[in-house]
Amino acid sequence: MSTVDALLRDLNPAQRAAVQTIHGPVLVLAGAGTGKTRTITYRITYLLRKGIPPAHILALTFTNKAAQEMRERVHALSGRATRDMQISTFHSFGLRILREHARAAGLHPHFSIYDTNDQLTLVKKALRGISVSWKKFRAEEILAAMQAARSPDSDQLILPPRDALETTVIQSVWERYRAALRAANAVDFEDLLQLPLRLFTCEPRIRKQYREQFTHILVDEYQDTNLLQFKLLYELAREHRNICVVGDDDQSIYGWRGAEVRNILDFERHFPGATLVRLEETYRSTAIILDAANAVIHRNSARKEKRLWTARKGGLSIRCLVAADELSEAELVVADLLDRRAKRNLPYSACAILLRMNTHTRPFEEVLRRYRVPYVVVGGTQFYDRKEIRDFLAYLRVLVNPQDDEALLRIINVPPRGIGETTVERLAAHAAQTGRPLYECLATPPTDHVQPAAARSLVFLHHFLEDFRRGLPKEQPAALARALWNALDYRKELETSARTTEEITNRLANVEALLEAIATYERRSSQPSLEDYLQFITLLRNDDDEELEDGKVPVMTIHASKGLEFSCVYLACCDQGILPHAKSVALPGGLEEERRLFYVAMTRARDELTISYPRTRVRYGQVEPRHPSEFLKDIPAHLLEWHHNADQEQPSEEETASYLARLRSALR
DNA sequence: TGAGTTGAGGTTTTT
DNA sequence: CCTCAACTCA
Repeated sequence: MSTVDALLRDLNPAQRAAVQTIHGPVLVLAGAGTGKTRTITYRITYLLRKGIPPAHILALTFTNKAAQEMRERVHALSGRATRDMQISTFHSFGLRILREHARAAGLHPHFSIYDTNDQLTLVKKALRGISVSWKKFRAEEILAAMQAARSPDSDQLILPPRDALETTVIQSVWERYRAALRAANAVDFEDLLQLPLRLFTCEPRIRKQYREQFTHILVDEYQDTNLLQFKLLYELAREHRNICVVGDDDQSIYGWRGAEVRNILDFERHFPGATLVRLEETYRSTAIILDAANAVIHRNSARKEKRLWTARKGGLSIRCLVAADELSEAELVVADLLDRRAKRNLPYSACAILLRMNTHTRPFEEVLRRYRVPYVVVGGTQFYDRKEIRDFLAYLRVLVNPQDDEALLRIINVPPRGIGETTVERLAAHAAQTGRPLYECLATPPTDHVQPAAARSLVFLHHFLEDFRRGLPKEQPAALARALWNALDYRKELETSARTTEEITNRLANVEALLEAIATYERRSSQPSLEDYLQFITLLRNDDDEELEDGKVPVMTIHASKGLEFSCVYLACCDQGILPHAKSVALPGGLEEERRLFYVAMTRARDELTISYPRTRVRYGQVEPRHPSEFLKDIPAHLLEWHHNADQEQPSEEETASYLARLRSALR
């Protein structure tokens, strides 16, 4: 038997069809737990066995974690090095194209990538620049509106009709925002997709190059792609049409940030003659959990019909724990979790607590700590958002791209070197007037406007940075970064500004970790450079390896749980108004997306699903009665066991005390 | 430059 | 009510 046959024997008939149909467009509708990743990795391996050169394969994912996992699994299955295959996120792929054609895209090759933080700073500055009573306009809202209104094909905003003043403000912030990015030789995350798309549509030679290179395209989590991502794919695939997209419209939960469910619903219209494969056999959940989830999701209208089934018969009933209030809900859940864990001898990491909002973690953390249960809140404060890390990365950014004004402004007086606000303002005004980047103005400060002492500091800073810039071409990134760190008096600055010694040690350790990360990067990369590292690190913001450790109960939002599975799932805070969230329900299509969210949460569970909600909730200082989520009504009654434990359980003394205190303050 | 005050807002988040 | 950010004053 050939190796190809051996490969196919591992798959069920639907998966096999998805793997073997390598010519023409394929839409794989992959329900929760149906072996989606397996199918993709087998398909890539199959392509390789059929003689498709690795360099012709493009596999796109949404997150770095997914890309990494896919790469590892392809390597393990095929035995081939994945180096030559483009298995990456959409954004990394866009970055790669931009780096290969920076000039054509109007960028200097050492461009910076501005993250959300940098974007917000730019918007705030723009808001100050236009003299509206900017108290009325929050930067976050303006940024969100700009993001939502970006046209995929041009630099223009397509603003929905709204208040005239708002329109003017957003429009003018947008123009300033674009100008600032251009001046800084920087791009934002959207640009990483949009500029390549523009290259494809405006430069036939570039389009041809990539069309010929990537003859076989795979896309994971297709339901999460936005319009821009679709257009990019379409440009690449419209001729050879060897594109296979895998996704599940029922798990589309990112509509609020631009994901287009229509992309998956309309795939067969975009690519006529597409082969449709439905993966409906689930290997994850018990029949009971699956039946309940199916019953819920079937109430949605705009969806591709599918019915998941499993060979796993029966299973434990779904339970709904009704608690007196939020704290007792956490107590019920944690107590139950410990009980189930002990009975079934599960690791802590097999029992997850899923929540609608990040703010809901608090009572759970409190109780978990009290019971001394090891836990991890997935998606908390991120390493790269720490001040000392951002500061140091800003130094590196200035070295690599001296036009990066945002980075320079961040570190111009950090550690303090006598460059005050006024000096910075005058320098910025001078730069704006002469149309030069800030960095250049450091060397020749406007002496008539800036105090001599401050001017000397500016010149000194310029010398200091230039020294390191000169080292850039010859020195290795890690050594250069280390030398820079040692030369900065940041360490001393930390020692004076930090409150506790613990904080100092912690922050120093963070920077050490960063320097170590650069060294690791340098060892792994074939052609290490700081510019490469910085671009790479901006797209890799979270410490995936730190999360989901063994031996810790994962606590996370439902959004964060997508793609994961746990033996035992606690879906908490299922009261009407939270799930579905009142704010979402008000949006068009909002209730259906909330239902999908509920569906995603349910289908994370392999063996046991426990739902809970509090009968009262303290909101904005008021004790409010709560009602069960409307989604619970859609779970067939015979699959759901209600536990009104709250009534029988004697609340602890401190519980009663805190409840009474809250009641009192609410009545005041 | 940092602690204290004021005021608004209170959903989900990767790249 | 609590949190976070922005502003104020010493």
